[in-house]
Amino acid sequence: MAELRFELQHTDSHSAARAGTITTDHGNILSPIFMPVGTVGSVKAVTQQQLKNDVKAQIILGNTYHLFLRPGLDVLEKAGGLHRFNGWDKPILTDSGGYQVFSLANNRKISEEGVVFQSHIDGSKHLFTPEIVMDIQRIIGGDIVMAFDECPPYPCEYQYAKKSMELTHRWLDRCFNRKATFTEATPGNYGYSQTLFPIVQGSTFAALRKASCEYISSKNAAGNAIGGLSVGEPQAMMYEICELCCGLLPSNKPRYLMGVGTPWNILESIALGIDMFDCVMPTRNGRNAMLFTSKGIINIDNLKWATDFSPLDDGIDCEVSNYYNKAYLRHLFKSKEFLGLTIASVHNLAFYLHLVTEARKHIIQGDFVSWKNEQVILLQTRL
RNA sequence: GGGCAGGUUCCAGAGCGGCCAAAUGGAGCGGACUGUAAAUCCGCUGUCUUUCGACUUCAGUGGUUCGAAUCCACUCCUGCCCA
Repeated sequence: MAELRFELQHTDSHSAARAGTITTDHGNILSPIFMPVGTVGSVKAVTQQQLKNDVKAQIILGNTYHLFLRPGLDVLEKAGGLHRFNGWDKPILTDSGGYQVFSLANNRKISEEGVVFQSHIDGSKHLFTPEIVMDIQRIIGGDIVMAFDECPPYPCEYQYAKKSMELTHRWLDRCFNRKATFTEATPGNYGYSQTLFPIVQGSTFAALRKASCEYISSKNAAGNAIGGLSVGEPQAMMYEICELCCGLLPSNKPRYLMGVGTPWNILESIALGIDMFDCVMPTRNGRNAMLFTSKGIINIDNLKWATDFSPLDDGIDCEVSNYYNKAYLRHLFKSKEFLGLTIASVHNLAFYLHLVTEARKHIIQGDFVSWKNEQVILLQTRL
């Protein structure tokens, strides 16, 4: 049982990109890394075997809010934690429910103490405080657990963003305090280490982001996250804030940009110094017929693919992407066959993992920036 | 041969004198989706036009009427029933 560690293998001399290794009790993660989102303990439409063998995922996400509602803490604790419950024996990161403060804005009420959510499942009300969220994540058993924060919307008034950030900071103290009370005897101790990542907020205001980075850095956590981005702001603004934060957060700790993003967002953010990403895009958009490929974007629903029998993507090392052809996948989507959802999700995730693996390779090779610039254009091409 | 029920825009199916280019569903086409209330959501789907709008449609033909998908006559089809 050892606290999460981060070791830098290489830092790019032409950008802030770096290649590293994150070590957890459930194995190592090579960075930069993309983490598939498995909100309810399941990466939608994808089996754990596919995640391991085809996607080559190194770490996946779970969500505190969703897992708390279902299956509930009693089941998770009896199972011995989420790893034992869903059979994923590699690292897991759990989000705190902070994003649900944003996405379920119509069904929650924020106060100093915490957030009362009205369940989207049955309407029942549940109080989430920083302490309760830490307790829940303790029982879920993620290797990395996130601080409970408020993810404010965009656009956001300066005064609101400031108050929100300050609240997130106070909540952060409470998260750390609560975690410090955990001992091997408390429920949810499964014999491995859990690491708390704090989250930078401050909306799109440089002064607030700076203050938040300084506060978050002072916690000296084993890893740090940037939240509150990719909530509707222009891409340029996201990159700007991301660059600012990367410059202020410790360089010897992994930096996690929460909820991002498109393939090109990821490459640009790697160049700014981000090490970890997660996003629902490859799975959700995959289920909605959008394929990210090494040659550009495909809407597999489009008529133009009806008789295109070429592989989904022969530019990546994934059997699913190489094996199935476009016309067949289009047919599956048109026929609303479940298999289509799986193939698209597996492919997109495999592509995302391929992308960050390539990025890592080019960082180490020393030609990351030129490769990245080329890819950013290519990957946005609509095929 | 007789009786009854029908023929509506890609399909199914509303409409039964003006508010009808015609409900609704499906299919088709296009788009959106960034720490997942999403196998979801939003457009378009007669022709022309950027908009306003104009024009041509509800089996066919001919009527009635200021006005017809809607009423009348005949014709042609379809289904069911009786001989």
